[in-house]
Amino acid sequence: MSLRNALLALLTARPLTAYDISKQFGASVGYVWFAPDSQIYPQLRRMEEEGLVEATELPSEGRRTKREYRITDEGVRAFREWINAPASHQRERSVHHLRAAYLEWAETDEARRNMERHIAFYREQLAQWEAQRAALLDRSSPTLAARLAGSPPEQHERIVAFKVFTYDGLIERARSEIAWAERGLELIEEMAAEPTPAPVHARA
Amino acid sequence: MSLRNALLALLTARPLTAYDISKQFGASVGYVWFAPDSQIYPQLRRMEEEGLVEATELPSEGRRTKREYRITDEGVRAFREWINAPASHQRERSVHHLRAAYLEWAETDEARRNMERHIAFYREQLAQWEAQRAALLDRSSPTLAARLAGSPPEQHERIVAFKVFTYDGLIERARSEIAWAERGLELIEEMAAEPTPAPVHARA
DNA sequence: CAAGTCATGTAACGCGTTACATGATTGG
DNA sequence: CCAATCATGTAACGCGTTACATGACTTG
Repeated sequence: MSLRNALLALLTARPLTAYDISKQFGASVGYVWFAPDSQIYPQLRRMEEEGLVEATELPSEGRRTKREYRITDEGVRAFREWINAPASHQRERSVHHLRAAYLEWAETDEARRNMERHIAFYREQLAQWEAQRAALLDRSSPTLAARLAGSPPEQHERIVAFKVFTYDGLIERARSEIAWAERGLELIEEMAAEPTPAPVHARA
Repeated sequence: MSLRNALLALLTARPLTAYDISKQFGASVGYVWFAPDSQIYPQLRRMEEEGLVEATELPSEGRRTKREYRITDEGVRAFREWINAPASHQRERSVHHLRAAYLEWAETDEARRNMERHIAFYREQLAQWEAQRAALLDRSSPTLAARLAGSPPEQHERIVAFKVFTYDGLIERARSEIAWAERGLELIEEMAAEPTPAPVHARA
């Protein structure tokens, strides 16, 4: 359900082709909600059938024709409905924490490598989120520019403020994941030993 | 793939029926990896076919027969393999951050209510994670007791340490979600205004 | 002339969610 | 006697992941 809203969100800024969108999912919005091509193309088709978006074929001789998607009034309505709907919270489901809880079963080397992977991943994310935040503040993001161009100037501050706030949250999350995994590395060293043996009750 | 490992993890402590497991998923492990009954029962059956677990029918006159699941050596192997395998990190996909990024589209009231929901949810999670952490430290968790009973005493410290570390991460996460949403509430008040109008490019 | 990027997908599969089904026993 | 708890599931549906397919044009 959220891919749909991520797509609508993007299209509220300006009309785009599925290809453009999929590039954006590889960057900007993709840093908040990622989706691969294989989800984007069919989802846009379905949204077209539902009347949330409209496509215009832009023929360009030789090349395959592009389809430019534009949000409809109904799409805007649906998007607004989603944003105002009560947010539902799912119960926790974190693979990394699950793994961490049973680290006594791991080889010290592999445990260390996995913590390092965790740190590397979030350092990467952190860099991108910080770059994105900076691009919002100095208005160098093209999506933001298009969005601001299509909305009244008295709204500009709010629009930017909420996006910066979003990235602030993600940046904080990245930092705390990094700090956590660094403590994890220390703990692994402290506890370095053979992994636990199989429990007595296991059966061959 | 992780439900399977969460189940194996639980069964390394002691044999359990699907019903017991599903209770645990509503509490202890469920605070790290949640799953409903409708996933647990069929998954255990599949794992039985794969030879990762073995079931013993415990007939009790009158009542429906319980099936007690016990991890097999192959199950232990599979679990160890998972814990040592390189952790794969998915790209970000956070509904709440997605929503936050487009809060200029929301009604102030609804935006506020959703932030309050976010805070309430994580306060609840925080309380449970803190309780869980305390239960580990004072050894009052029954699953932990069973696990420690089935493993050599020199391992006990490690076993507890990794679990405490896990909950520390979750507790930190909950705190930062709460702090973020509290800043969100302030921002919503500061920015209180009519939601943005529909963009000029939308089509009826 | 090869690699990359433009442009659009399909197909298969597993995971997760929600709702529903069934029936016995135990406790207030 | 009614609600909760014990005990086990099925069915339908949508979301997400991975891998693959196709073909033209552009840049080094």
